[in-house]
Amino acid sequence: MAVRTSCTVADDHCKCFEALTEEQTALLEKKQVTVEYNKGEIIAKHGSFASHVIFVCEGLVKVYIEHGKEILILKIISPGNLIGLSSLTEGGDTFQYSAAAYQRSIAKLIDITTFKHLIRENGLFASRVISILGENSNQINNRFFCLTHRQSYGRLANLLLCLSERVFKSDIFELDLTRKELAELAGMSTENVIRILKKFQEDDLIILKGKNIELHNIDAMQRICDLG
Amino acid sequence: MAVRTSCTVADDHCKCFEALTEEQTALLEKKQVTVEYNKGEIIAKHGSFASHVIFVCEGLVKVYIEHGKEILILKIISPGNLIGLSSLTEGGDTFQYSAAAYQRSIAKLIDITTFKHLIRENGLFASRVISILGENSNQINNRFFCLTHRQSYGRLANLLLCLSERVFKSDIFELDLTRKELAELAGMSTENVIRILKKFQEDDLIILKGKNIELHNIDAMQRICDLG
DNA sequence: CCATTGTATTGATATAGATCAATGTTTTTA
DNA sequence: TAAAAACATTGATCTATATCAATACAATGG
Repeated sequence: MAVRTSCTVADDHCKCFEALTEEQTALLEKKQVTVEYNKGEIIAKHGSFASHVIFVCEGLVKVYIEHGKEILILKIISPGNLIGLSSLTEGGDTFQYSAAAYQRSIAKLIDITTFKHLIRENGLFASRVISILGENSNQINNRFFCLTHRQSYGRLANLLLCLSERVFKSDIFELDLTRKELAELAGMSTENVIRILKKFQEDDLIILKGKNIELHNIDAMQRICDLG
Repeated sequence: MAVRTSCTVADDHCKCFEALTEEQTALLEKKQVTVEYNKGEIIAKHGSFASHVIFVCEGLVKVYIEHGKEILILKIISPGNLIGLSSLTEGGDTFQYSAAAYQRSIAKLIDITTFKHLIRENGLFASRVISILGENSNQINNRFFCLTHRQSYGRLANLLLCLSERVFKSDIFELDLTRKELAELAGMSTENVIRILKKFQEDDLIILKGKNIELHNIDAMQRICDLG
């Protein structure tokens, strides 16, 4: 089972841009701006007017929905991915979710009208965008399943595997996420994250060194992820 | 908040077909078959080869993912909606979820190659399909939020409102769903559904008459849905 | 460099909701 | 139409996690 897609999507979103002609690429270049965001800054706000889609070039971003004080993280976006494709609907052009930078990040804001125009004009581009939307849908379904059908140990194991494989691409990674952020991602309380990490360490599944985390027994972790 | 979109999507999926030329429509007609399904029958199977997208003409269908014995219902599909758009990815053409008929249903199976061809050929069609994918994504996010952030009363209230407004389009409806099916939809145990329905009736929020259910106080139900 | 604020950790307690068990009621089927 | 199977209901437990509380530690800013 494609468990490891549950916290983030594959980073081949750029593929859609390969479908553009030189002329179209040039047009798109003109119709985008590059913006830098500091840690914690809001990149897109749920409900606000979506005048652009967002291409993340550097950094790490969370995409989430919020109702009042409650938030639900939908996915982590690493460089090479697009945000805001689901706002490409005919009618209401508002962001269906918020996005915020986990760390210093750079993004290109691409004019949505131009983007839509290219979809109409270039069938291959459109079909690549549809492909990306399908992958996004797949990712969110996996995450949905994980957060509703796995208990806390399984959810945290899943998150660690996903971070390792998809986001940091290493068994050892400097975790610049706080326990609170991990808790949000795994859908549990901060205290619970701490207790479970401690248990994982006791069981030799991980090695914690300050902000560093090393996955020490991927197979066992995978088993917890699948069953717990 | 668009709470009532959480169990199903708007039924204007057909809009995409309006974008086709007469010639393209004729082509599509040739490349589809109409199939009738009995109650409980599988319409699409998670993981199987997706040779077609499915347009539901009549009946009521559930879309769900399954891992072993565990299932998660993603949405209810009523007539006028498409299933399987997220399989329109470039590479792996397998169904990302299963679909089964709640009751006798009729569906058109549209050849996926033709569908993809039309996306490439007709930009307006492509953009309508993208629009639908965006709505789907919105629906699943709402459902995701509801199932993870609301307690049982809120989830069941949400489901009843959604069924009433989106699926049956009436305050009174013959509920041809079992308590077990309601439980699956609201993400809780059957026993809990029964207890909560009983409580709702005691509080004059609904009137239960056998398989019939009448929403008696929509505003109060909405409040439970928003806060519970 | 001290004060303030946010983060991490640990233990104790509370609770929503699952699970189990037993019984009654429909629906299906043979 | 009788038997079997599936569904509905009710009450009694049990448990995974949240929540609360208290303390230690780290980071940040004036």
